[in-house]
Amino acid sequence: MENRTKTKQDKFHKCFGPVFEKELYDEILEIGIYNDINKGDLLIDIGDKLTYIPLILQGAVKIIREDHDGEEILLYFLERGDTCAISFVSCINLKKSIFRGIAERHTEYIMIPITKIEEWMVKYKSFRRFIIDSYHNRLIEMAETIESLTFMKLDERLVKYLEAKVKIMRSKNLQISHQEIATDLHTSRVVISRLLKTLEKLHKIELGRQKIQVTNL
DNA sequence: ACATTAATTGTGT
DNA sequence: ACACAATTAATGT
Repeated sequence: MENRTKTKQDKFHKCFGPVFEKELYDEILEIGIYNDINKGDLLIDIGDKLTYIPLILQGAVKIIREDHDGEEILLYFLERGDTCAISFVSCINLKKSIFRGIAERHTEYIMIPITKIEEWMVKYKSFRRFIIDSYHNRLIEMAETIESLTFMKLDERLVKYLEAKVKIMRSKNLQISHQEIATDLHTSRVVISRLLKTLEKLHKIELGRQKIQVTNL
């Protein structure tokens, strides 16, 4: 128990220590609720009522938008030190979530109840900064996603996806099926299989069942 | 250890 | 896009 609290503080310090001023830092540690979820678990679903905002300490979350047919599109990933910026707005005006967030791997985070959000916005400059910066980052990432969707060919998008995945997983050894990639990139599994095969022939990756080794990307 | 089944991947049309 | 073959993992007997 002692140990668990320690690591939680350590991780929080590592990710957010320089970001928040002292009093806010202490207040978050006191009020925020620590939680963790496993790979594939849902952090937030479309239509969910937002009751808290997550500060991510460890791991990664995939943010997805779903259209009317239930087709999914990958928007961006959240990493440690990030937060779901969109959730701020939804929190403040009490709207429901328009995105879905799924854990890409084991993920730890601190939940801040919405009741504190507005209070801290007024009280702490570093908190306002944090939210604006984070919002800005999400906007940039989304713009990049739109750019890729519009201008890049699928093979380029796949390479970009693999690069992002390597970065987020902090490993060149990815455990993922072709189908999952296809769903993320909004295309069919067969196409992904073929493109991956060509990448393998170019010695950029090595393929195995449920795994992809990125060697020379 | 073996057989059966399901899931994943590879390829041709 | 569809169909099917080949391979591998999972499960039961």
